[in-house]
Amino acid sequence: MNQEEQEFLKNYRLDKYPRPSVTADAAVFSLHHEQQPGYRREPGKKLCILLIQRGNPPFQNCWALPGGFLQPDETVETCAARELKEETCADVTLLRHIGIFSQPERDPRGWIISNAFLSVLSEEKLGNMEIQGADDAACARWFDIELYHKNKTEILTLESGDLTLKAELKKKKNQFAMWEYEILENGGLAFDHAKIIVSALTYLRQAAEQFDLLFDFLPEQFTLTELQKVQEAITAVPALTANFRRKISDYVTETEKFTSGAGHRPARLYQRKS
Amino acid sequence: MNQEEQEFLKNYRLDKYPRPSVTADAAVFSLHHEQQPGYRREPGKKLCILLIQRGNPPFQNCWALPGGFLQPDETVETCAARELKEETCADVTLLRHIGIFSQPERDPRGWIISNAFLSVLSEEKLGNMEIQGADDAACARWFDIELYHKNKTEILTLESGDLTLKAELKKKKNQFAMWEYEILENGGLAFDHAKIIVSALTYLRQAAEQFDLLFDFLPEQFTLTELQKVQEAITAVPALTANFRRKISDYVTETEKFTSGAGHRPARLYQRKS
DNA sequence: CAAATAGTGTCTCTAAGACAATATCAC
DNA sequence: GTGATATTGTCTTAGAGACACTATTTG
Repeated sequence: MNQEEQEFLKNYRLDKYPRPSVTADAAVFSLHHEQQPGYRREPGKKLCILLIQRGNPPFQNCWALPGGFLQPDETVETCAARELKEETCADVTLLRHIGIFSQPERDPRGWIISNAFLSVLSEEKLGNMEIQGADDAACARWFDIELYHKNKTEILTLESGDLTLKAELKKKKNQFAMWEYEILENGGLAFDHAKIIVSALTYLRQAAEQFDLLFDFLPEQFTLTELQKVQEAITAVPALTANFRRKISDYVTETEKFTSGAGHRPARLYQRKS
Repeated sequence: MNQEEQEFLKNYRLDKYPRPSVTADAAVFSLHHEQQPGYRREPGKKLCILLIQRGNPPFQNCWALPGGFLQPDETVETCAARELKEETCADVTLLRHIGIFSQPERDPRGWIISNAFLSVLSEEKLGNMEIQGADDAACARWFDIELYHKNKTEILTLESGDLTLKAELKKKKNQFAMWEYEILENGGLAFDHAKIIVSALTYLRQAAEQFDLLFDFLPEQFTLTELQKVQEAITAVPALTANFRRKISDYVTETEKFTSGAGHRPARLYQRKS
């Protein structure tokens, strides 16, 4: 870089123009067991998502995705990971960028644009983790999540104990031929987070159909049946065992270990193939 | 919203914390003809991308993607469209968000994060359009684009007349299991735009394989051969005519019109199926 | 007719879907 | 043996790939 350029940069004022605040928000998914009737029935798995209850306005007491403001020394990815660490004590090892939400009026506090991320916590990590309320968060909870469409409307249902949130959205193309959601009913969710959650779940479903992101829900070693249940919990579409096993075989390697003591035939444990 | 919330919002100061500048940069692709020897040979199609030459530091005289700073009344999408309109006079009707590039040191002017978009201009529009240099841009040109890998390195070649830019990158996973590029040699491109261009082309190729984004390169009515040539120009993989036609048939509808006067059998014109 | 592009028919092979059958444990 | 889950075999069908063949124009 020459003298002239250095001079130029020294006099360059970025704060001459208005700048937005930038956040990273994460849709963190995991699975939880569901007790089944019958003494040696396998417990079912349900997909769930982590939400925090806002302690401050705007949207006080509404439920929102964990997230926070971007700091000068980090990327949006490290920001998402840091905020999750602060709010849930979980070390995130997987992030996917879902989209950017930048409608000028999306946040009543002012000009704030949000980077949406998808993340996954294994059941293992979920067990060890302590969910805490911190910063803006009064408390944090896992919600069972369901999504289906009915009369051209997407219905998102979130359940945690006796609490149920139900949001309705419409999917449409914007002027640039990009798919977008419009919120018809936010169902107790803060900001435009209903959009982000639906976008993230749609992304996750598509990934899971292609056997991507499945392994991140499980410990390092797992049975093929567990893997199949993960896919079924995410996509809400049952698969035929024989076919699932044929297709997954390219992505896994056998170990010499087996499950035991479950009251039925032991299952071989597998690992993810590099 | 109650009294208390209104009070809270009135006292809320977003400018208490540092904020980044945000830009939208667009990789605009199109096709151009390539003259063939032989008196009634069809001209070949080549994929090309629009770059501008920077008129100011930093990276003065280097080539960059068109783009600019986000303004308070717009989304990142409308920002990308506005900047393209200003710099190329083209009305963009298609955008896809490719990713966000937020490494703190990516721009020597300071903390600037970039939203990368992909866009497509049809040959038609390309013909009508006037490319102008404006703002930071000394001039704008279309570059033929090629990308291939060799020894685990991605080689990006951009050619416009006698000018050739050649960048080298390495693809790897970051700590969050996201694919990322590292620039080994930027080949005369500004900032981290080599990364953005490769990301955009990779996205475009994947879309084109699935018959997505092909139609946007062509006028409303087209022949199936033209459509096939578009796909081949993008993916750099030749297809067998009979198979291509079988697969594309779900996405197009026949018209009653035909080409004529080309020195060979006329071809039926098709339209995109809604 | 020659040269060029347009368009169709069909054989093969692979992969997906459906479903049946067998295996192995704890009690 | 019973009840549960684990695992494999195989028939059928749909689709991708390869390639040969026919059709129609202008000069």
